[in-house]
Amino acid sequence: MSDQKINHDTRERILDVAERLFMARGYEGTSMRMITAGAEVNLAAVNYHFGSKEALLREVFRRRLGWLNRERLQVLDALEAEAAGVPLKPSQILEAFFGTLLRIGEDSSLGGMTFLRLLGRTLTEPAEFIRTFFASEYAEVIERYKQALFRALPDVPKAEIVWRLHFMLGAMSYAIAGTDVLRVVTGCELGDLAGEGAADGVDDPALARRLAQRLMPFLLGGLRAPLPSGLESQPSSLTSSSEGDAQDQTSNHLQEKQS
Amino acid sequence: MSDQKINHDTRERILDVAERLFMARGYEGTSMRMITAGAEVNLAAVNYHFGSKEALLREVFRRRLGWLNRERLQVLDALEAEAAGVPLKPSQILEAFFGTLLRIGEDSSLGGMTFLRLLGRTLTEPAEFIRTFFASEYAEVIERYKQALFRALPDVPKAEIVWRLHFMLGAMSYAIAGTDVLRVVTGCELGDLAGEGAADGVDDPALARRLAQRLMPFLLGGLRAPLPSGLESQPSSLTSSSEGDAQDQTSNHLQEKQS
DNA sequence: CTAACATTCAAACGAACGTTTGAACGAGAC
DNA sequence: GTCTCGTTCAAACGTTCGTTTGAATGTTAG
Repeated sequence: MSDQKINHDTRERILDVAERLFMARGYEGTSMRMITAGAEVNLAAVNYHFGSKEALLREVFRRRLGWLNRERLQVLDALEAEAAGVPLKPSQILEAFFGTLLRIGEDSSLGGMTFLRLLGRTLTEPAEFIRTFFASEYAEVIERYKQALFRALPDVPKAEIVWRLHFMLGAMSYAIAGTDVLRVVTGCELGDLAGEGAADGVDDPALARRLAQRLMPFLLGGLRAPLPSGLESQPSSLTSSSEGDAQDQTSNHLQEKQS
Repeated sequence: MSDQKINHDTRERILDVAERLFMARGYEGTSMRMITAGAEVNLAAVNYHFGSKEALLREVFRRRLGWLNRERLQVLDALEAEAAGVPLKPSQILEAFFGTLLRIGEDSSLGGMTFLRLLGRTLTEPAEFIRTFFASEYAEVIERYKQALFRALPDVPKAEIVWRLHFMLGAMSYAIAGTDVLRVVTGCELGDLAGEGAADGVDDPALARRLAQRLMPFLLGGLRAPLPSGLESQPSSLTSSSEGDAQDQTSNHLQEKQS
Protein backbone atom coordinates (compact mmCIF):
# COMPACT_ATOMS: atom_id res chain seq x y z
CA MET A 1 0.00 0.00 0.00
CA SER A 2 2.99 2.28 -0.61
CA ASP A 3 1.46 5.29 -2.29
CA GLN A 4 -1.37 4.74 -4.68
CA LYS A 5 -1.16 8.19 -6.23
CA ILE A 6 1.06 7.06 -9.06
CA ASN A 7 -0.85 8.78 -11.78
CA HIS A 8 -3.48 10.98 -10.28
CA ASP A 9 -2.41 13.72 -12.60
CA THR A 10 -4.76 12.65 -15.36
CA ARG A 11 -7.55 11.90 -12.92
CA GLU A 12 -7.35 15.27 -11.22
CA ARG A 13 -7.07 17.15 -14.47
CA ILE A 14 -10.21 15.43 -15.73
CA LEU A 15 -12.06 16.17 -12.51
CA ASP A 16 -11.07 19.83 -12.61
CA VAL A 17 -12.19 20.31 -16.19
CA ALA A 18 -15.39 18.32 -15.68
CA GLU A 19 -16.21 20.40 -12.63
CA ARG A 20 -15.83 23.60 -14.61
CA LEU A 21 -17.75 22.36 -17.64
CA PHE A 22 -20.60 20.78 -15.68
CA MET A 23 -20.93 24.10 -13.90
CA ALA A 24 -20.98 26.15 -17.08
CA ARG A 25 -23.00 23.90 -19.38
CA GLY A 26 -24.79 21.35 -17.22
CA TYR A 27 -24.49 17.58 -17.29
CA GLU A 28 -26.31 16.86 -20.52
CA GLY A 29 -24.76 19.88 -22.17
CA THR A 30 -21.24 18.67 -21.52
CA SER A 31 -19.80 15.91 -23.72
CA MET A 32 -16.94 13.61 -22.95
CA ARG A 33 -15.08 15.06 -25.89
CA MET A 34 -15.27 18.54 -24.40
CA ILE A 35 -13.95 17.23 -21.11
CA THR A 36 -11.09 15.20 -22.52
CA ALA A 37 -10.14 17.95 -24.94
CA GLY A 38 -10.11 20.52 -22.13
CA ALA A 39 -8.03 18.26 -19.92
CA GLU A 40 -5.75 17.36 -22.85
CA VAL A 41 -6.17 13.66 -22.30
CA ASN A 42 -7.36 10.86 -24.53
CA LEU A 43 -11.06 10.36 -25.06
CA ALA A 44 -10.93 6.93 -23.47
CA ALA A 45 -9.32 8.24 -20.29
CA VAL A 46 -12.61 9.05 -18.59
CA ASN A 47 -14.01 5.58 -19.05
CA TYR A 48 -10.71 4.07 -18.03
CA HIS A 49 -10.38 6.03 -14.80
CA PHE A 50 -14.00 6.46 -13.79
CA GLY A 51 -16.02 3.92 -15.74
CA SER A 52 -18.70 6.15 -17.19
CA LYS A 53 -19.87 9.72 -17.50
CA GLU A 54 -22.32 9.26 -14.66
CA ALA A 55 -19.60 7.90 -12.41
CA LEU A 56 -17.43 10.87 -13.33
CA LEU A 57 -20.08 13.30 -12.16
CA ARG A 58 -20.46 11.40 -8.92
CA GLU A 59 -16.73 11.52 -8.37
CA VAL A 60 -16.63 15.25 -9.10
CA PHE A 61 -19.00 15.73 -6.19
CA ARG A 62 -17.59 13.09 -3.89
CA ARG A 63 -14.23 14.80 -4.07
CA ARG A 64 -15.72 17.92 -2.49
CA LEU A 65 -18.78 16.85 -0.52
CA GLY A 66 -16.79 14.74 1.88
CA TRP A 67 -15.30 17.82 3.46
CA LEU A 68 -18.57 19.73 3.42
CA ASN A 69 -20.58 17.00 5.14
CA ARG A 70 -17.89 16.34 7.69
CA GLU A 71 -17.45 20.01 8.48
CA ARG A 72 -21.16 20.68 8.77
CA LEU A 73 -21.71 17.83 11.19
CA GLN A 74 -18.63 18.77 13.16
CA VAL A 75 -19.61 22.43 13.54
CA LEU A 76 -23.09 21.45 14.65
CA ASP A 77 -21.69 18.93 17.10
CA ALA A 78 -19.41 21.58 18.57
CA LEU A 79 -22.25 24.06 18.90
CA GLU A 80 -24.51 21.57 20.60
CA ALA A 81 -21.77 20.39 22.92
CA GLU A 82 -21.02 23.95 23.93
CA ALA A 83 -24.69 24.73 24.49
CA ALA A 84 -24.98 21.77 26.82
CA GLY A 85 -28.65 21.07 26.40
CA VAL A 86 -29.83 24.63 25.84
CA PRO A 87 -31.46 24.93 22.42
CA LEU A 88 -29.33 26.70 19.85
CA LYS A 89 -30.29 30.02 18.36
CA PRO A 90 -31.56 29.84 14.78
CA SER A 91 -28.83 32.24 13.72
CA GLN A 92 -26.20 29.83 15.00
CA ILE A 93 -27.70 26.97 13.05
CA LEU A 94 -27.94 28.94 9.84
CA GLU A 95 -24.42 30.22 10.28
CA ALA A 96 -23.18 26.68 10.72
CA PHE A 97 -25.08 25.35 7.73
CA PHE A 98 -24.72 28.12 5.17
CA GLY A 99 -21.53 29.63 6.49
CA THR A 100 -19.75 26.33 6.12
CA LEU A 101 -21.01 26.03 2.58
CA LEU A 102 -20.00 29.52 1.58
CA ARG A 103 -16.54 28.99 2.98
CA ILE A 104 -15.98 26.64 0.05
CA GLY A 105 -16.17 29.63 -2.25
CA GLU A 106 -13.31 31.32 -0.47
CA ASP A 107 -10.93 28.37 -0.62
CA SER A 108 -9.94 27.09 -4.02
CA SER A 109 -8.60 23.88 -2.49
CA LEU A 110 -12.19 23.10 -1.45
CA GLY A 111 -13.46 23.81 -4.94
CA GLY A 112 -13.84 27.58 -4.82
CA MET A 113 -16.58 29.47 -6.54
CA THR A 114 -16.57 27.01 -9.41
CA PHE A 115 -17.70 24.12 -7.27
CA LEU A 116 -20.02 26.35 -5.29
CA ARG A 117 -21.82 27.41 -8.44
CA LEU A 118 -21.83 23.83 -9.71
CA LEU A 119 -23.42 22.74 -6.47
CA GLY A 120 -26.10 25.38 -6.67
CA ARG A 121 -26.92 24.63 -10.24
CA THR A 122 -26.88 20.86 -9.95
CA LEU A 123 -29.58 20.82 -7.29
CA THR A 124 -32.04 21.62 -10.06
CA GLU A 125 -30.67 19.19 -12.64
CA PRO A 126 -33.52 17.10 -13.96
CA ALA A 127 -31.62 13.84 -14.50
CA GLU A 128 -32.85 11.12 -12.21
CA PHE A 129 -29.56 9.62 -11.10
CA ILE A 130 -28.28 13.03 -10.05
CA ARG A 131 -31.17 13.62 -7.71
CA THR A 132 -30.85 10.13 -6.31
CA PHE A 133 -27.18 10.71 -5.68
CA PHE A 134 -27.73 14.01 -3.95
CA ALA A 135 -30.51 12.64 -1.83
CA SER A 136 -28.21 9.98 -0.42
CA GLU A 137 -25.30 12.37 -0.02
CA TYR A 138 -27.29 15.04 1.80
CA ALA A 139 -29.75 12.99 3.79
CA GLU A 140 -27.83 12.70 7.05
CA VAL A 141 -26.72 16.32 7.28
CA ILE A 142 -30.11 17.73 6.34
CA GLU A 143 -31.74 15.54 8.94
CA ARG A 144 -29.40 16.69 11.67
CA TYR A 145 -29.92 20.38 10.93
CA LYS A 146 -33.64 19.90 10.60
CA GLN A 147 -33.80 18.40 14.06
CA ALA A 148 -31.66 21.22 15.39
CA LEU A 149 -34.09 23.76 13.96
CA PHE A 150 -37.01 21.86 15.47
CA ARG A 151 -35.40 22.17 18.87
CA ALA A 152 -34.47 25.80 18.30
CA LEU A 153 -38.05 26.73 17.38
CA PRO A 154 -40.20 24.42 19.50
CA ASP A 155 -43.35 26.51 19.09
CA VAL A 156 -43.28 26.55 15.31
CA PRO A 157 -45.04 23.74 13.46
CA LYS A 158 -42.47 21.35 12.07
CA ALA A 159 -44.00 21.49 8.64
CA GLU A 160 -43.48 25.23 8.60
CA ILE A 161 -39.83 24.83 9.51
CA VAL A 162 -39.34 22.31 6.74
CA TRP A 163 -40.91 24.63 4.22
CA ARG A 164 -38.70 27.48 5.29
CA LEU A 165 -35.61 25.32 5.22
CA HIS A 166 -36.61 24.53 1.68
CA PHE A 167 -37.00 28.20 0.83
CA MET A 168 -33.63 28.99 2.33
CA LEU A 169 -31.95 26.27 0.33
CA GLY A 170 -33.53 27.73 -2.77
CA ALA A 171 -32.48 31.29 -2.10
CA MET A 172 -28.93 30.14 -1.50
CA SER A 173 -28.72 27.74 -4.41
CA TYR A 174 -30.09 30.32 -6.76
CA ALA A 175 -27.98 33.13 -5.39
CA ILE A 176 -24.87 31.09 -5.98
CA ALA A 177 -25.67 29.61 -9.34
CA GLY A 178 -27.56 32.42 -10.96
CA THR A 179 -25.06 34.94 -12.11
CA ASP A 180 -27.13 35.34 -15.23
CA VAL A 181 -30.47 36.10 -13.70
CA LEU A 182 -28.67 38.36 -11.34
CA ARG A 183 -27.33 40.22 -14.30
CA VAL A 184 -30.81 40.52 -15.68
CA VAL A 185 -32.02 41.95 -12.41
CA THR A 186 -29.12 44.30 -11.98
CA GLY A 187 -28.00 45.00 -15.50
CA CYS A 188 -31.13 46.89 -16.42
CA GLU A 189 -29.82 50.03 -14.89
CA LEU A 190 -27.55 49.25 -11.98
CA GLY A 191 -24.40 47.80 -13.40
CA ASP A 192 -22.26 48.38 -10.40
CA LEU A 193 -23.98 46.30 -7.70
CA ALA A 194 -21.45 46.76 -4.97
CA GLY A 195 -18.30 45.34 -6.41
CA GLU A 196 -19.73 42.94 -8.93
CA GLY A 197 -17.35 42.92 -11.82
CA ALA A 198 -14.47 43.94 -9.68
CA ALA A 199 -11.42 41.76 -9.30
CA ASP A 200 -11.76 38.42 -11.06
CA GLY A 201 -15.49 38.55 -11.75
CA VAL A 202 -17.61 35.62 -10.76
CA ASP A 203 -14.62 33.52 -9.77
CA ASP A 204 -13.50 36.06 -7.24
CA PRO A 205 -13.28 34.29 -3.87
CA ALA A 206 -14.17 37.59 -2.20
CA LEU A 207 -17.54 37.25 -3.88
CA ALA A 208 -18.35 34.38 -1.57
CA ARG A 209 -17.69 36.57 1.44
CA ARG A 210 -19.83 39.37 0.13
CA LEU A 211 -22.54 36.89 -0.79
CA ALA A 212 -22.56 35.41 2.69
CA GLN A 213 -22.76 38.86 4.21
CA ARG A 214 -25.83 39.63 2.15
CA LEU A 215 -27.47 36.25 2.30
CA MET A 216 -27.39 35.45 5.99
CA PRO A 217 -29.56 38.33 7.17
CA PHE A 218 -32.03 37.60 4.42
CA LEU A 219 -32.30 33.94 5.40
CA LEU A 220 -32.65 34.75 9.08
CA GLY A 221 -35.36 37.28 8.33
CA GLY A 222 -37.22 34.75 6.28
CA LEU A 223 -36.88 31.98 8.83
CA ARG A 224 -38.18 34.15 11.62
CA ALA A 225 -40.99 35.79 9.70
CA PRO A 226 -44.48 35.71 11.22
CA LEU A 227 -46.39 32.56 10.47
CA PRO A 228 -48.95 32.64 7.69
CA SER A 229 -52.28 33.75 9.07
CA GLY A 230 -54.81 31.33 7.64
CA LEU A 231 -52.80 28.30 8.59
CA GLU A 232 -55.24 26.62 10.94
CA SER A 233 -58.39 27.55 9.06
CA GLN A 234 -57.48 25.57 5.97
CA PRO A 235 -60.56 23.88 4.53
CA SER A 236 -59.36 20.45 3.50
CA SER A 237 -57.18 18.06 5.44
CA LEU A 238 -54.22 20.36 5.71
CA THR A 239 -52.98 18.66 8.82
CA SER A 240 -52.92 15.06 7.82
CA SER A 241 -51.32 13.69 10.95
CA SER A 242 -49.06 14.50 13.86
CA GLU A 243 -49.53 18.18 13.26
CA GLY A 244 -52.06 18.96 15.93
CA ASP A 245 -49.53 20.66 18.13
CA ALA A 246 -48.68 24.30 18.40
CA GLN A 247 -50.31 25.39 15.25
CA ASP A 248 -52.45 28.16 16.63
CA GLN A 249 -49.93 30.91 17.01
CA THR A 250 -49.98 34.06 15.02
CA SER A 251 -46.84 36.05 15.41
CA ASN A 252 -43.77 36.22 17.48
CA HIS A 253 -42.90 32.80 18.71
CA LEU A 254 -40.11 33.12 16.22
CA GLN A 255 -38.18 35.91 17.84
CA GLU A 256 -34.96 34.64 19.22
CA LYS A 257 -33.85 36.72 22.13
CA GLN A 258 -30.99 39.02 21.29
CA SER A 259 -27.96 38.20 23.36
CA MET B 1 -57.65 36.86 -42.59
CA SER B 2 -60.67 34.67 -41.86
CA ASP B 3 -59.57 32.52 -38.96
CA GLN B 4 -56.01 31.34 -38.88
CA LYS B 5 -56.61 28.56 -36.38
CA ILE B 6 -57.21 25.98 -39.04
CA ASN B 7 -55.03 23.33 -37.53
CA HIS B 8 -53.90 24.42 -34.15
CA ASP B 9 -54.69 20.99 -32.84
CA THR B 10 -51.28 19.60 -33.71
CA ARG B 11 -49.52 22.76 -32.61
CA GLU B 12 -51.21 22.87 -29.25
CA ARG B 13 -50.72 19.19 -28.62
CA ILE B 14 -47.02 19.55 -29.32
CA LEU B 15 -46.78 22.58 -27.03
CA ASP B 16 -48.57 20.76 -24.23
CA VAL B 17 -46.36 17.72 -24.40
CA ALA B 18 -43.20 19.78 -24.80
CA GLU B 19 -44.15 21.84 -21.77
CA ARG B 20 -44.55 18.73 -19.68
CA LEU B 21 -41.40 17.05 -20.91
CA PHE B 22 -39.19 20.13 -20.66
CA MET B 23 -40.43 20.45 -17.10
CA ALA B 24 -39.73 16.86 -16.20
CA ARG B 25 -36.47 16.24 -18.07
CA GLY B 26 -35.04 19.62 -19.02
CA TYR B 27 -34.29 20.98 -22.45
CA GLU B 28 -31.28 18.86 -23.33
CA GLY B 29 -32.83 15.82 -21.74
CA THR B 30 -35.89 15.98 -23.95
CA SER B 31 -35.61 14.77 -27.55
CA MET B 32 -37.87 15.64 -30.43
CA ARG B 33 -38.79 11.99 -30.69
CA MET B 34 -40.09 11.97 -27.13
CA ILE B 35 -42.15 15.06 -27.85
CA THR B 36 -43.62 13.89 -31.13
CA ALA B 37 -44.29 10.42 -29.76
CA GLY B 38 -46.04 11.86 -26.72
CA ALA B 39 -48.11 14.18 -28.85
CA GLU B 40 -48.81 11.39 -31.35
CA VAL B 41 -47.67 13.44 -34.31
CA ASN B 42 -45.04 12.88 -36.94
CA LEU B 43 -41.43 13.57 -36.11
CA ALA B 44 -41.24 16.31 -38.73
CA ALA B 45 -44.21 18.17 -37.29
CA VAL B 46 -42.15 20.18 -34.82
CA ASN B 47 -39.81 21.51 -37.47
CA TYR B 48 -42.73 22.18 -39.78
CA HIS B 49 -44.77 24.15 -37.25
CA PHE B 50 -42.05 25.81 -35.21
CA GLY B 51 -38.86 25.61 -37.25
CA SER B 52 -36.51 24.13 -34.67
CA LYS B 53 -36.29 22.74 -31.16
CA GLU B 54 -35.04 26.06 -29.85
CA ALA B 55 -37.96 27.88 -31.43
CA LEU B 56 -40.31 25.32 -29.90
CA LEU B 57 -39.03 26.07 -26.43
CA ARG B 58 -39.40 29.78 -27.02
CA GLU B 59 -42.97 29.24 -28.18
CA VAL B 60 -43.76 27.11 -25.14
CA PHE B 61 -42.87 30.09 -22.99
CA ARG B 62 -44.29 32.80 -25.19
CA ARG B 63 -47.66 31.10 -25.02
CA ARG B 64 -47.77 31.65 -21.24
CA LEU B 65 -45.49 34.57 -20.47
CA GLY B 66 -47.63 37.03 -22.39
CA TRP B 67 -50.35 36.81 -19.79
CA LEU B 68 -47.91 36.87 -16.89
CA ASN B 69 -46.07 39.97 -18.04
CA ARG B 70 -49.25 41.79 -18.91
CA GLU B 71 -50.88 40.92 -15.60
CA ARG B 72 -47.86 41.85 -13.54
CA LEU B 73 -47.56 45.27 -15.15
CA GLN B 74 -51.29 45.83 -14.92
CA VAL B 75 -51.50 44.96 -11.23
CA LEU B 76 -48.57 47.23 -10.45
CA ASP B 77 -50.10 50.03 -12.49
CA ALA B 78 -53.36 49.68 -10.60
CA LEU B 79 -51.60 49.71 -7.25
CA GLU B 80 -49.57 52.80 -8.10
CA ALA B 81 -52.60 54.59 -9.51
CA GLU B 82 -54.55 53.88 -6.36
CA ALA B 83 -51.72 54.99 -4.13
CA ALA B 84 -51.59 58.32 -5.97
CA GLY B 85 -47.99 59.16 -5.33
CA VAL B 86 -47.64 57.57 -1.92
CA PRO B 87 -44.97 54.85 -2.01
CA LEU B 88 -46.34 51.34 -1.99
CA LYS B 89 -45.79 48.95 0.87
CA PRO B 90 -43.27 46.19 0.17
CA SER B 91 -45.90 43.61 0.95
CA GLN B 92 -48.11 45.00 -1.79
CA ILE B 93 -45.30 44.83 -4.32
CA LEU B 94 -44.39 41.27 -3.40
CA GLU B 95 -48.01 40.25 -3.47
CA ALA B 96 -48.35 41.72 -6.94
CA PHE B 97 -45.20 40.11 -8.25
CA PHE B 98 -45.28 36.67 -6.67
CA GLY B 99 -49.01 36.39 -6.18
CA THR B 100 -49.60 36.93 -9.87
CA LEU B 101 -47.07 34.26 -10.67
CA LEU B 102 -48.49 31.73 -8.26
CA ARG B 103 -51.95 32.28 -9.64
CA ILE B 104 -50.74 30.47 -12.75
CA GLY B 105 -50.48 27.33 -10.71
CA GLU B 106 -54.14 27.49 -9.78
CA ASP B 107 -55.41 27.93 -13.31
CA SER B 108 -54.71 25.19 -15.80
CA SER B 109 -55.65 27.45 -18.68
CA LEU B 110 -52.64 29.58 -17.74
CA GLY B 111 -50.38 26.56 -17.62
CA GLY B 112 -51.06 25.27 -14.13
CA MET B 113 -48.46 23.71 -11.91
CA THR B 114 -46.76 22.15 -14.91
CA PHE B 115 -45.81 25.48 -16.41
CA LEU B 116 -45.05 26.92 -13.00
CA ARG B 117 -42.55 24.20 -12.30
CA LEU B 118 -41.14 24.49 -15.80
CA LEU B 119 -40.66 28.20 -15.24
CA GLY B 120 -38.89 27.64 -11.95
CA ARG B 121 -36.61 25.02 -13.34
CA THR B 122 -35.78 26.76 -16.59
CA LEU B 123 -34.37 29.82 -14.86
CA THR B 124 -31.36 27.70 -14.00
CA GLU B 125 -30.97 26.03 -17.39
CA PRO B 126 -27.39 26.41 -18.54
CA ALA B 127 -28.03 26.76 -22.27
CA GLU B 128 -27.10 30.16 -23.54
CA PHE B 129 -30.04 30.88 -25.79
CA ILE B 130 -32.47 30.15 -22.96
CA ARG B 131 -30.92 32.73 -20.69
CA THR B 132 -30.83 35.25 -23.49
CA PHE B 133 -34.48 34.62 -24.18
CA PHE B 134 -35.50 34.98 -20.56
CA ALA B 135 -33.50 38.13 -20.13
CA SER B 136 -35.37 39.82 -22.94
CA GLU B 137 -38.73 38.49 -21.82
CA TYR B 138 -38.35 39.53 -18.21
CA ALA B 139 -36.38 42.75 -18.52
CA GLU B 140 -39.24 45.22 -18.56
CA VAL B 141 -41.25 43.71 -15.74
CA ILE B 142 -38.25 43.21 -13.47
CA GLU B 143 -37.20 46.79 -14.05
CA ARG B 144 -40.62 48.13 -13.13
CA TYR B 145 -40.82 46.14 -9.91
CA LYS B 146 -37.27 47.01 -9.01
CA GLN B 147 -38.05 50.68 -9.29
CA ALA B 148 -41.18 50.18 -7.22
CA LEU B 149 -39.12 48.54 -4.49
CA PHE B 150 -36.60 51.38 -4.63
CA ARG B 151 -39.41 53.83 -3.98
CA ALA B 152 -40.94 51.66 -1.29
CA LEU B 153 -37.67 51.39 0.60
CA PRO B 154 -35.96 54.73 -0.02
CA ASP B 155 -33.53 54.38 2.88
CA VAL B 156 -32.18 51.01 1.82
CA PRO B 157 -29.20 50.92 -0.53
CA LYS B 158 -30.34 50.00 -4.00
CA ALA B 159 -27.72 47.31 -4.27
CA GLU B 160 -29.14 45.66 -1.18
CA ILE B 161 -32.62 45.68 -2.65
CA VAL B 162 -31.37 44.12 -5.86
CA TRP B 163 -29.62 41.37 -3.93
CA ARG B 164 -32.73 40.61 -1.95
CA LEU B 165 -34.89 40.61 -5.03
CA HIS B 166 -32.47 38.06 -6.37
CA PHE B 167 -32.73 35.97 -3.23
CA MET B 168 -36.51 36.10 -3.38
CA LEU B 169 -36.55 34.98 -6.99
CA GLY B 170 -34.35 32.09 -5.99
CA ALA B 171 -36.45 30.98 -3.08
CA MET B 172 -39.54 31.06 -5.25
CA SER B 173 -38.01 29.39 -8.25
CA TYR B 174 -36.59 26.65 -6.14
CA ALA B 175 -39.71 26.21 -4.07
CA ILE B 176 -41.73 25.71 -7.21
CA ALA B 177 -39.37 23.53 -9.17
CA GLY B 178 -37.80 21.49 -6.44
CA THR B 179 -40.23 18.80 -5.52
CA ASP B 180 -37.31 16.44 -5.26
CA VAL B 181 -35.11 18.33 -2.89
CA LEU B 182 -38.20 19.05 -0.90
CA ARG B 183 -38.76 15.36 -0.64
CA VAL B 184 -35.22 14.92 0.56
CA VAL B 185 -35.76 17.54 3.22
CA THR B 186 -39.12 16.24 4.27
CA GLY B 187 -38.97 12.58 3.47
CA CYS B 188 -36.36 11.87 6.07
CA GLU B 189 -38.92 11.58 8.77
CA LEU B 190 -41.82 13.91 8.09
CA GLY B 191 -43.72 12.42 5.22
CA ASP B 192 -46.93 14.27 5.80
CA LEU B 193 -45.84 17.90 5.45
CA ALA B 194 -49.24 19.51 5.69
CA GLY B 195 -51.15 18.06 2.83
CA GLU B 196 -48.30 17.12 0.55
CA GLY B 197 -49.34 13.98 -1.18
CA ALA B 198 -53.00 14.73 -0.77
CA ALA B 199 -55.27 15.14 -3.75
CA ASP B 200 -53.45 14.97 -7.08
CA GLY B 201 -49.90 15.27 -5.76
CA VAL B 202 -47.59 17.84 -7.29
CA ASP B 203 -50.07 18.77 -9.99
CA ASP B 204 -52.68 19.71 -7.45
CA PRO B 205 -53.66 23.33 -8.13
CA ALA B 206 -54.35 23.74 -4.42
CA LEU B 207 -50.63 23.23 -3.93
CA ALA B 208 -50.03 26.62 -5.49
CA ARG B 209 -52.32 28.23 -2.96
CA ARG B 210 -50.64 26.51 -0.07
CA LEU B 211 -47.25 27.37 -1.48
CA ALA B 212 -48.15 31.04 -1.79
CA GLN B 213 -49.42 31.06 1.78
CA ARG B 214 -46.11 29.72 3.01
CA LEU B 215 -43.85 31.61 0.68
CA MET B 216 -45.10 35.17 1.01
CA PRO B 217 -44.37 35.61 4.73
CA PHE B 218 -40.92 34.13 4.20
CA LEU B 219 -40.12 36.50 1.37
CA LEU B 220 -41.40 39.51 3.26
CA GLY B 221 -39.38 38.54 6.28
CA GLY B 222 -36.28 38.23 4.16
CA LEU B 223 -36.82 41.47 2.33
CA ARG B 224 -37.28 43.41 5.54
CA ALA B 225 -34.48 41.79 7.49
CA PRO B 226 -31.92 44.05 9.15
CA LEU B 227 -29.12 45.15 6.88
CA PRO B 228 -25.82 43.32 7.11
CA SER B 229 -23.65 44.95 9.72
CA GLY B 230 -20.25 45.27 8.12
CA LEU B 231 -21.59 46.77 4.97
CA GLU B 232 -19.79 50.09 5.00
CA SER B 233 -16.54 48.81 6.45
CA GLN B 234 -15.68 46.61 3.48
CA PRO B 235 -11.96 46.72 2.75
CA SER B 236 -11.77 46.85 -1.04
CA SER B 237 -13.77 49.02 -3.40
CA LEU B 238 -17.13 47.63 -2.45
CA THR B 239 -18.96 50.74 -3.49
CA SER B 240 -17.72 51.33 -6.97
CA SER B 241 -19.97 54.23 -7.88
CA SER B 242 -23.28 55.90 -7.18
CA GLU B 243 -23.56 54.06 -3.90
CA GLY B 244 -22.56 56.80 -1.54
CA ASP B 245 -26.10 57.38 -0.38
CA ALA B 246 -27.93 55.97 2.57
CA GLN B 247 -25.56 53.17 3.28
CA ASP B 248 -24.87 53.88 6.88
CA GLN B 249 -27.94 52.50 8.51
CA THR B 250 -27.98 49.50 10.70
CA SER B 251 -31.40 48.22 11.45
CA ASN B 252 -34.99 49.13 11.12
CA HIS B 253 -35.40 51.35 8.15
CA LEU B 254 -37.03 48.32 6.69
CA GLN B 255 -40.04 48.11 8.93
CA GLU B 256 -43.16 48.97 7.07
CA LYS B 257 -45.81 50.29 9.34
CA GLN B 258 -48.58 47.84 10.01
CA SER B 259 -51.86 49.13 8.71
C1' DC C 1 -62.65 18.14 -62.87
C1' DT C 2 -58.26 20.48 -61.90
C1' DA C 3 -55.10 23.47 -59.50
C1' DA C 4 -53.36 25.28 -55.33
C1' DC C 5 -52.48 24.85 -50.75
C1' DA C 6 -51.46 23.40 -46.02
C1' DT C 7 -50.41 19.44 -43.59
C1' DT C 8 -48.79 14.72 -42.63
C1' DC C 9 -45.89 10.92 -43.45
C1' DA C 10 -41.93 7.39 -43.85
C1' DA C 11 -37.36 7.58 -44.70
C1' DA C 12 -33.09 9.20 -44.67
C1' DC C 13 -29.37 12.73 -43.75
C1' DG C 14 -24.85 13.92 -41.43
C1' DA C 15 -23.22 14.91 -37.04
C1' DA C 16 -22.47 14.05 -32.31
C1' DC C 17 -23.12 11.09 -28.55
C1' DG C 18 -21.04 7.52 -24.75
C1' DT C 19 -18.51 3.54 -24.93
C1' DT C 20 -15.30 -0.26 -26.41
C1' DT C 21 -11.38 -2.23 -28.52
C1' DG C 22 -6.67 -3.78 -29.17
C1' DA C 23 -2.36 -2.22 -30.02
C1' DA C 24 1.44 0.77 -28.30
C1' DC C 25 3.99 2.82 -24.66
C1' DG C 26 6.94 3.12 -20.46
C1' DA C 27 8.65 2.27 -15.99
C1' DG C 28 9.95 -1.44 -12.55
C1' DA C 29 10.93 -6.38 -11.10
C1' DC C 30 13.37 -10.32 -11.88
C1' DG D 1 17.35 -9.24 -21.85
C1' DT D 2 12.01 -10.60 -20.76
C1' DC D 3 7.83 -10.26 -18.50
C1' DT D 4 4.30 -7.56 -16.16
C1' DC D 5 1.23 -4.05 -15.41
C1' DG D 6 -0.81 0.48 -15.36
C1' DT D 7 -1.67 3.86 -18.66
C1' DT D 8 -2.32 6.16 -23.15
C1' DC D 9 -3.62 6.14 -27.80
C1' DA D 10 -6.12 6.18 -32.52
C1' DA D 11 -9.88 4.16 -34.36
C1' DA D 12 -14.06 2.37 -34.56
C1' DC D 13 -18.43 0.68 -32.40
C1' DG D 14 -23.64 1.18 -32.44
C1' DT D 15 -27.00 4.53 -31.08
C1' DT D 16 -29.37 8.74 -30.87
C1' DC D 17 -29.58 13.42 -31.97
C1' DG D 18 -31.97 17.57 -34.73
C1' DT D 19 -33.08 18.34 -39.23
C1' DT D 20 -34.34 17.70 -44.18
C1' DT D 21 -36.50 15.61 -48.07
C1' DG D 22 -40.06 14.40 -51.40
C1' DA D 23 -43.96 11.98 -52.00
C1' DA D 24 -48.75 11.27 -50.20
C1' DT D 25 -52.85 13.22 -48.23
C1' DG D 26 -56.88 15.98 -47.50
C1' DT D 27 -59.19 20.38 -48.03
C1' DT D 28 -60.62 24.55 -50.58
C1' DA D 29 -61.39 27.43 -54.64
C1' DG D 30 -62.16 28.22 -59.43
